[in-house]
Amino acid sequence: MRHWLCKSEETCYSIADLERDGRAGWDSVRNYQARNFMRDQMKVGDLILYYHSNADPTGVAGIARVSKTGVADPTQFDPRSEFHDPKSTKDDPTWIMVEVEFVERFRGVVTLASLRKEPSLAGMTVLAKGNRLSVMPCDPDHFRIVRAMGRALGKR
DNA sequence: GCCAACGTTGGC
DNA sequence: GCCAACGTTGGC
Repeated sequence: MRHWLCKSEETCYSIADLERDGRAGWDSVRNYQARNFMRDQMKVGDLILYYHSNADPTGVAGIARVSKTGVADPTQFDPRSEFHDPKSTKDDPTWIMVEVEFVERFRGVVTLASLRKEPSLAGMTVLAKGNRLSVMPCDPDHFRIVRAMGRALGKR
């Protein structure tokens, strides 16, 4: 089983939204590297650190799990969507996503600052300078450390 | 709002 | 294939 870190803008779709909905398509990703991770490497059951970007504070807010793979992102076919891709066809869709399900929500947020302060997380992909990927692999040890930090904040 | 860093586009 | 210009991400 692989581990991942996925970013979502908190105001766009937060861990609280996922908790409410139970599951959601990880749609609107328009970066080939992120798409390739979802399309080629994610498996049902993989665990995801749910990261809030553009948030106050920014950081890991909970855990999700891959519940379905190989789903065509519906926004690519919607002419009214800002993520509409007129070059993509239903027979051969460009943007393949996964569906994720809610696992747990931390009482607070494991902030980016606290991730940077933790020596055992040195080398974590999300901390790399200039990293703008919204979907990236996460070392299993790093995953467990961050989850423990989150749970130490108390559980809802 | 600023800006660093990176991805994409398109001219050549 | 190179690279400049532009757009986007995302922290601050």
